[in-house]
Amino acid sequence: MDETDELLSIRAAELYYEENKTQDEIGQALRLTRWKVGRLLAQAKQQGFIRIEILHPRARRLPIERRLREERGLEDAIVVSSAGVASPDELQARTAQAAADYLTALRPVPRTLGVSWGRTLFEISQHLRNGWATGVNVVQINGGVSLNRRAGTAAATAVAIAQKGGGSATLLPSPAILEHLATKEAIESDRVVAGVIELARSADAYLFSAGPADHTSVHIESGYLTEADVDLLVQKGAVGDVVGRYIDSEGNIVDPALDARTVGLTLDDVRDGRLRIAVIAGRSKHAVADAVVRSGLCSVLVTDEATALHLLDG
Amino acid sequence: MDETDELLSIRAAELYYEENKTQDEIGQALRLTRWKVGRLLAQAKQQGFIRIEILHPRARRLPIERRLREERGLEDAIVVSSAGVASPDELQARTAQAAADYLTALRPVPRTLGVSWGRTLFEISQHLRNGWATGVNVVQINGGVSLNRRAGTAAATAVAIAQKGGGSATLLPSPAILEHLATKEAIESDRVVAGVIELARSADAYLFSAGPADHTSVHIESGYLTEADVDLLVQKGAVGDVVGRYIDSEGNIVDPALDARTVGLTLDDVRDGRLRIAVIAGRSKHAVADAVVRSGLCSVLVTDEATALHLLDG
DNA sequence: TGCAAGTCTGCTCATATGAGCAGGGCCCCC
DNA sequence: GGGGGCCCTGCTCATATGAGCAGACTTGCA
Repeated sequence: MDETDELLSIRAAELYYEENKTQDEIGQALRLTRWKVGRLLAQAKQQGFIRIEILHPRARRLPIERRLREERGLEDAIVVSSAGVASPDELQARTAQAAADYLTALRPVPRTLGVSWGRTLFEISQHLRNGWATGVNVVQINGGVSLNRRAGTAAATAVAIAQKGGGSATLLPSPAILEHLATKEAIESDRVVAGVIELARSADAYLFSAGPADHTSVHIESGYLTEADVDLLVQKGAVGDVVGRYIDSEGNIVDPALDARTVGLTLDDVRDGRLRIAVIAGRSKHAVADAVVRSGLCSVLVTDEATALHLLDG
Repeated sequence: MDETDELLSIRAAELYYEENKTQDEIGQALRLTRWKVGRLLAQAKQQGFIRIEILHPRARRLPIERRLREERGLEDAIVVSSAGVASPDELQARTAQAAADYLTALRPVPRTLGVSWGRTLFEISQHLRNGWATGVNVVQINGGVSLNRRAGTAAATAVAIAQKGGGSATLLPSPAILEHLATKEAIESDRVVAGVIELARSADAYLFSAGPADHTSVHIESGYLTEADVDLLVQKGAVGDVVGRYIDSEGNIVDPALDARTVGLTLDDVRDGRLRIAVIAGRSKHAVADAVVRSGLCSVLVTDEATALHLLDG
């Protein structure tokens, strides 16, 4: 396209998109045939001079979703738009909303839904509407009895999802990580705990998030790990955690000893699930999101635009 | 619009604008008639959920131009888009380019064009193409012999505009501001200088910018004023200068004594011009731009989007 | 200079879209 | 409970737009 045409295509675009003129009128104004105007507009679009954004908290980016499905082999992808987002919290809220929408629209409705816990899951539970499903039973897939004042959000999350979905919640009555391997083995051999884990293994779908490997981790907040523990994991290559288990950029367990003391489904258990919905958003989670997708931990990803583009760049 | 419709209109917009589906196809996907889809899309637009931007250095904002004409009584307005602008310099370049485009397209072509000088005018002269006009004579409308190393840009600007326009330049051989009133009067009574000013008064069009009243002023850079002088002017209400004369937010001369020592057309001379093109862009010039437009100093304004919106808000 | 290939132009025709209208349902007020 | 008015729906019809085609024009090369 020569420079004259480029300039004309911009003039035409102004009249077309900002002034709502018809191509015919534009033709008269610029002394061109209406066909030429149509071609100029097509060129302007094709060269990327025209940007159309949908500004709405619920807006999604379908072309990016398609690329994620096609290029990263996901069964499904939900990408919320970052257009007009002012803060990371808003992005998180949008993503949680999208996850709630996805669950609500899910067919067939899962009879049993395995869930993890954390800030993201809690927010999803808040965004779900009463009656989002009729009769969904929820089961926790990783340990979540918190050690401090925050106690209860893990349980509250599962219970809220279940109640709003007209079902009941089965909690996993265990800490996330135990200090000694023996304690962990003892807990897992407990009849109730073993039963919950068995139920979790048979869930129709899993819904989980991932946490970044940094000092903002819920594991630090909940008292399971210290900042130094996390620093050490990062040194060993950790990019974040999924269902309480720290992974490197390839999705492999970073610290097998720590992992052995972690209660709940193993990563292989998760990978065996048929429908595995990961909800991961925000700058700090780009690396984990990548690891989760790369290693096939999820079959469906709900995320934000920037994270999605990060996955596609790599 | 109820919430369901709002959400549907977003889904429809995604399919329409991002996936290029027809309204009919969208209707099938969302189980709506195609007329409903059309109405949802119209609502989405009308509610401002759809933003269409033209991303190009030469893109203009025609609706804002119209508002400036209608609400601020300008004969014409050129507003360059700030979409995708990375730095103030880029904005300045875009505006200068737009001014050059405007001059080039101007009909009837002015026989004599009166110009001021400064960074903006210099940049306009650089963006003009050889042969932008055939036979335009240029005359300086305010004093511009610089006192320091920067000497010559004032003259170079006028000469470049004239040469590229196939005409010649008449320079005003005088400093911008003189130390003593007597000297100024002596200079203005000089035959040559008086003749140039007379010629300037009779110009078909004026092209000028405005400077902010701060320490970045060209008057400081050129040595006509000290930083303290400018601070004092600001204290007296100055928002900036036009053809070397400092004005307040109403467009009135701030310091009559200083003004009397300033060589060139007076503000009233400028206001008597038929075609008065002001080129003013950038955050720091919002206040002067407002004063210039308010007080009728210009009949045509070339500016950037943010400045234009500032004028319309006030 | 002459020819071939590629590009651009203005058209015809099919399709997509928007304006405007009539019928039907809903709500509000009596 | 009845009537009037409002809004929403699905339609017809006019218009705007995009696909595709044939001829003209330019360009490169012999």
